[in-house]
Parts: sequence; C-alpha cells; structure tokens
Amino acid sequence: MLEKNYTPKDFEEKIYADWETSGDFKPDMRSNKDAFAIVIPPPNVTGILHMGHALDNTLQDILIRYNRMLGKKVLWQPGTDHAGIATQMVVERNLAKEGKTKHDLGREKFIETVWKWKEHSGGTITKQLRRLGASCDWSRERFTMDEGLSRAVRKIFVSLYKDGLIFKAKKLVNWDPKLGTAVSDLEVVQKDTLGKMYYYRYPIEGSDSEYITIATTRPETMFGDTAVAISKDNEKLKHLIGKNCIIPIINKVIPIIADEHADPEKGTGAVKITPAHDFNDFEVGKRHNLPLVNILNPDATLNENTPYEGMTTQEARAKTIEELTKLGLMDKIEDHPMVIPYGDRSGVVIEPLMTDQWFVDAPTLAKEAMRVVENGEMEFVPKSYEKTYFEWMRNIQPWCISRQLWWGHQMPIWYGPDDTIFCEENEEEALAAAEKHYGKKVELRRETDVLDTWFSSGLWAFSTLGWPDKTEYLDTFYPTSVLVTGFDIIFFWVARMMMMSMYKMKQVPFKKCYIHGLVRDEKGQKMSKSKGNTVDPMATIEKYGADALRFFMAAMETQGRDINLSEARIAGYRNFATKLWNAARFGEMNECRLDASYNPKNAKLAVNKWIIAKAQEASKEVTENLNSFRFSDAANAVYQFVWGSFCDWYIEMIKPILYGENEADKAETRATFAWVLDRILIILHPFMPFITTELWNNTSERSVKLIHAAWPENEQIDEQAMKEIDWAIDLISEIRSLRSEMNIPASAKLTVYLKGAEEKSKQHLSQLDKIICTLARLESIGAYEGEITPDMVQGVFKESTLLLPLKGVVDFKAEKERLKKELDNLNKYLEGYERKLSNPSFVERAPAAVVEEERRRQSEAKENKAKVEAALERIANF
RNA sequence: GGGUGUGUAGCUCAGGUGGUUAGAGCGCUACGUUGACAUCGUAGAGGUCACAAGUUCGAGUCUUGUCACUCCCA
Repeated sequence: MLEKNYTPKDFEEKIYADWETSGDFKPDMRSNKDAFAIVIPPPNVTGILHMGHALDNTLQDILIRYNRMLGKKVLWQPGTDHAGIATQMVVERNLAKEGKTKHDLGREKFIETVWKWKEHSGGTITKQLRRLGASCDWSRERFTMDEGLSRAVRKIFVSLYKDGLIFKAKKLVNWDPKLGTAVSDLEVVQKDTLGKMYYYRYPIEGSDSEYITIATTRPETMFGDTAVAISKDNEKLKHLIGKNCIIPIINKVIPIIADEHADPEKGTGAVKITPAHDFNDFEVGKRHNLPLVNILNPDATLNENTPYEGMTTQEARAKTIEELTKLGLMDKIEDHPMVIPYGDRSGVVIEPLMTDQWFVDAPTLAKEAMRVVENGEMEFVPKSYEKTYFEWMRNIQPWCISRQLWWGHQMPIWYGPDDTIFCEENEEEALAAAEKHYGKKVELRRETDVLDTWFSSGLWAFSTLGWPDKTEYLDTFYPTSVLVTGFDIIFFWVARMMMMSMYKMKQVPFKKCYIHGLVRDEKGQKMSKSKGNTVDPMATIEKYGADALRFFMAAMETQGRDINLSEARIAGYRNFATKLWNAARFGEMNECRLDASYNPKNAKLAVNKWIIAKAQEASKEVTENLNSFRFSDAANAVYQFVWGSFCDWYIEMIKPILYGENEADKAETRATFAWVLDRILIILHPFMPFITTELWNNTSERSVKLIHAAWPENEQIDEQAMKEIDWAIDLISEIRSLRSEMNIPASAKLTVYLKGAEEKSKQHLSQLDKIICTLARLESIGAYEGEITPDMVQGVFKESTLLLPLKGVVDFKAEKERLKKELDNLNKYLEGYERKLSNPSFVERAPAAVVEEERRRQSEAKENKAKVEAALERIANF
C-alpha cells in the first residue's frame, strides 16, 4: 500500500543505495545497440555541490537514464579533479590553524598531508551527487592524480615536449604574489577600479630646464623603466625623440624613443616603458631591444634594483611620490578609472613578472581543434557557442602550464649538471637518457614545478577510459557522445580537451558539446558566497525532494539562457510529484493492476483508446525533445500529459466506469490505467528517477527494474481515437463555462440540449452521455430540435447550439451581458477575417489552404454571430 | 573599445523553418460539489510581444536602426 502522503525523504536514499549496490549504473556491455557515454566535468575534490552542479548533473543524468532505457551500452564516467591551487589552499589553511606553514612540513610531508585530507574530506561532492540521483558508474570513479591518470599526464607531456610543442621560456607572466606561482590568463580577473593617474617629470639629459612629463598609474615601477616612448606623430614632443632623460631618485639615464604605443591623445603623450612589469611595455621593449629590469621579489615587494628594497608596492608608491614632490618634479594627481588584474583564487593583485616558465604551443594545437568544429565532427549545442570558441581559439596565446606549487603533477623534467633538459616518463628513463648524452652516469635534478590543473583535465575524456592502455572501455566509449557543461568553462576545459584529444587521439573527445547557462538567484543576480545569495541544493532536496529540484532544472533549461532559481516553482514541481503519487494511489484503491495479457491495441472504450493515444503522443514528444536537447519541452510534455490529460480528465472520466456495474468495461479500464501509469513512470523516470521507481516498485509485479525498462519507440498513434474524447472535453468545458458565467450553483443538476447537431455529434453524445453528465454535473444531455424559448441560456458549440433550460431562474441581465460580450468578440474576429479576405493580394498570394481556413473561420464566426443575435433578440424584453 | 545575448501577463519564463483568438507556472478574483490529491478542483481577469522603420498577402518570429539591460574579451 502506498502511504497517504508523498514524502521523498522516506525512499530517495534507499532507492539510490539499491541502484548502486546492484550495479545498475554499469554499462550493459552485451547490448548490441550503440554506446553512449558522458564524462562528468570533474568537480574539484574540495568542492561542495552548488546549484550549477545540480543543473549540470541533472541534465547529464537525464540523458544517461534516457539512453540507458533505450537499451544502449551507457557509461557515465565520474571522478574528481585534484584542483591544484584550491586544494593546496584548503590544506594550507588547515595548517595555519595549527600555526604551521607548508614549509614547516617540507614538500614530501605536505603532499602526504594533502592526500590524507583527500581521503577524509574529499568525497563530499560525490556523496551529494548521489543524493541528486546521478547514475554515474562509481565503480569507475577516477581522480586526476590517480596513478593511471598521472601516467597519462606524463606520457602526453613527454610526447608534446619531444614534438616541440612544450617549451621553456623566460617570459612575462601573470604572477600571483600570494600563492607564489604563475597563473594562466584565464585565472586572472580584470576588475574596474577608480585609481589615480600620476603626472611627473623626468629631466632631459644635458639640460637644466627641459623636462618630459609622463603620466602613469604606477609610479613605483619607474625604477624598472628602460625608456620613455613618444609617438612620432606627436608634434609637440617629437623633438625629444633620440634624446635621453633621467629617472629621478636613482638618476638613471634612459633613452626617449618613438613608438606607437604612446598615444598622443592620452595622458601627456609620453609613456614610461617598464618592459619587465607590463605586458604592453614588454612588446615595446622587444621592438626596441630595451633591457629588462626586474624590480620585484616573488612576494611583490621591491627588490635590490630599487632604492626601496623590501617595501610593498603600495609603500613604495607613497615613498616615490613623496620623493618626487620633494624634488619638485610632481605635477598633479588625478582620479583615473582603470582595470586592475586580480588572481581569481587568491584575490590579490596580479603582477606581470619575468620568470622561467613552461608553455604549451597552444596556437599549433588549436588548428586541429578548430578544424573539427568547422567540419562538424564536434558540434556545439546551441550552435552559437561555436563563435565564442573560434574567437578564443583564433587569438590563443601559448599556454603557461607551470605552477610553482607543491600539489599537482610534478613535471617529468630532469636537469643535468650543466642544465641540459631531459624529458622522460620516469626517472630511470631520464637517467638513461642522461647517461647516453654525457657518456657517463650523472646525478639529475628534477624540475620542482607542477602542472596547471587543466593540463590533466584536458586529458579527461580518454585518460579516464584507460589510455594510454588499450582498453575495452576506450574502444567502446571513445569518442564520447556528449559533454554537458557551462559556458564559463569553454576556454578552461572544453578548448583544452579539444586540443589534447586531437593531438593524441586524432579524434574528437565528444561528438557534441551541450552548453547551458548559469543558475542565478531569484532576482537574476549571480550567486556568490560574498553576496550571501547562494542556495544550498542539499537543503532544497531536503525540503522538496531531489525529484522536484531535478524537474525544476529540466523544465527551466531552455537553450542559451540562464536559469533564475525560484523556490515557488520548485515547490510547484514537488506538488506535481504529489499529484502523481495520488493518482497512483487512486489506481491502487481501484485495483488497477498490470495485466500481462493486456494489449493497448485491443482497448475498446473511447476513453481508454484516447488516453493510450495521448500517452503515446506524449512519449513521442519527450523522445523528440530529448534527442534535440530541448529539456524544457521534454519536461513540459510529460507534465502536461500527467496533470492535464491523465489526472484532470482521464481519472475523472473513468470514475463512472470503475464505480459502475459493467465488469468487462471495468477490467479493460483498470488494465488501461495500469498500462498508462506504467508509461508515465517510464517517460518521467529520467527526470524524476526516485518517485517513479518508488511507484514502479509498489504498484504492480514487475519483471524488470524501471531504470532498465524499455523506452517506447516508433509507436503508431491512433489520431482518430483522440477525436471523440477531445470533442467531449470541449463540450464539457463549454458547459462549465456557461454554468459559471450564469452563476449556476455547482450543486444544481441541469438538463442540456444540443440543437442542430450533426449525425456524428449525436453519435458522440449518445456514447459519452454518462461521462459528459458526470463531469459537467448534468441530469441529462440530448439532442433537441424544438423551438428555443426565452428561458433557455444559449451557448455556441461547434456546428450546434447548446441550450440550458433554466425554467424561470434565468438571470436575464447576466445573460444579456454575457451574450453582448460574446457578440463583441465575434465582431472583432469577423473584422479581422473580413480585412484579410477582402485584400486581393492575400487571396492571390497566400497558400490556398491558408485562405480556405480563413474562409471557414469567417463563415463559422458568421453563423455564431447569427445565433448570438437571435438569442439576444429572444430575451430583449425580459 | 571589440564581441555576444536579452527585452513577451503583476512575477519567473515558453514560443525549432513567418500563417487560428500569443501559452505555462506562480500570484490575483469568484466559486467549490463524499471518497486519489486543499501540496486540490472549476471558472475567470490580466499582454499595443521594448521602440521605430522595412521586407511580406501576412511579423512575437526575418532585416536595419534606436533605447535599456546581461555576459564574455580587451
């Protein structure tokens, strides 16, 4: 027996545990159908589930469950990312609580500590994914630092290095002074800030009175200046080009050069050039062969090349201004809107810094990655994201992959005594290579840098399937079917996976890439911890059930749009689950059990034929929409069918049968009900896996689990079977509407006549009069050919006229108002039809069918108008 | 500055290739009958589809422009 109330908490976790322990998430490798695979975007091992994950993983689970029910070999490959910076920060923070730093432990011990942390606290998010219902094959869970995946990383690295696609270079990179590491362009966020523009003068060499005034936002970097630039088109200043000027305080002589970087319209037209601390200046320096002077330590304090060694940039800035003022060289300070780079993890100001770093030749790898999108081997859904992808790929820069961290994949690079580089997959091979190179055994020193986390996630699509080994899973599931992720991750991850996969596998990592939007708060604001507007999916699941949250995500997911979280709506989908629950209880109470001998094709009763056809129609819609990633349309198709067709109409219509005496009709109806409920559970299962399973397990005897039940395919829908009941529904709605408008009490049982009904309508009427009477609360309904009398309220129903004899209780005032309103409406439509049909070019040029339809409507409206006018006429004197 | 979206009912949003009277959920109004469900039912109100011009027999849908906002990249 089903409980009276729907309480998801009672069964969700129990059902999940059964799936997992029974191995229901493992692919059926014996299936002779296609393979379908998704690799999960690996959440950070430090992560906790947020609404974005809930959306992303709900969509993936829907696709996975749908394809599993289609009988394919289905793999959802799960795992987590070691998340270099994020994880290291978490562990360092814990150490700080004990008053320790990572240096107190040393590298080896620290890494050990991180692993321990991972074992104890790293599984939070995967537990939460289970709560959401994600049907990942957890027996295959991977971690980017697993031995297998690490081997893949080393292998790819060595391969790229030997192909000349990884190189070491001293370059200006984004340096995070807090973390003490280089970061990639993508890990830097540019923030608009109101800063200051400082105007001050550099004396011209060999002149007592001449100066050049420069404008800068960072005066403290002047000790690293190696030139001042002026545009050669700058009429006012170009006479200074070729002369030298003197950096005050340190009295260093630097040249004044001509370069287009100096915009005559901006500032003073003269720009100080600091090639070691500014990306633009670096380019200028390259053009003019300027020396590079580094003025910063790795922690962003000033170094020995400045007079302010040890000061922070802020302190040095104040000091510099003070000194310049004393020297009488400061002109003015203005407010100046500017953009300042911050580290997205550390939150501190990023400094461009000259350091030795390792780079991947991304521009070369991007070529293949672009080609396969151009020729459609990999398709973005929605397609418009192609543009974003191409735009980024076309302008891609070498990718800085080295990080000065401890937690991560240490680069497989060894240095010989003379710094010769040996890049091999392990130390033995490196030693062997060195011995060959030097002609003797030598000691090697390993590169201490680790790799950018995205390097290993770039291999995710094939490393998780077993590469570099040749495995059955790699054979079966690569390339994977679809990747589901947010647009914010296209550059970080999608692009890198495309590059790495094309480089090594020569095949796309996934055939399609479905991109969804962001989950925002109720007001459309981005959710963030700092704003305090985050909503915890676990709390939502606790309150409304995982199914309600999942259905919300699916129903709100329309291509190319963000989702605003709405608790009212989630509650609405919980109500939907309740509705289904109660419908199943209704079936249970009326002994609607699945009947093995039942075939829906043999149903005889109109209501049953109708609901079967509707169910098949809904199945088809869900299927088509899921095939084209139209999640909201798919979800709404089930919703409308369950609530609108099944609960609102079908259940109401079969009550007289189930409560009646005709045993044959009863039996057919019970079996049909059970069949339809079954169908609902099947097509709803991908969206609401828990409630559907709970009902599946508790309504009838089953030979197969719902998670493996067969999805309906290629059904013949009996369109004809829908017409009769649709006709009755229209009629009932019309009668209800009339009753309501005429303020007829719900309890009053009426008699209704149809005048002027065609033969077909009369047939419907006699077959369905019981249903119509029950649902419209009538005493009786029948055809009528007598005169219409003034005490009959009159409605228009298709070709016929609907008559409600009210025997002296007609509210004539209400009736007149109603009829007048009706008349106004008809006149409005008639005007529209008239306008169209009197336009000769419409009649000539529009397709015949459209014109014909318009004529039909016009004549129908004319007939209705005549009826309404007659009715008004009849009661004019009352 | 470059690029990309978005603007439809009080609110949150649907409306693949142009063709009935533009839909849903929530909210609102009125009513509510014994039995699946008040986490419900029935009926109803509410929209000049941001604005302007254009293409077309016909535009929420296509084109251009304007305004407002979002996001991405500089």
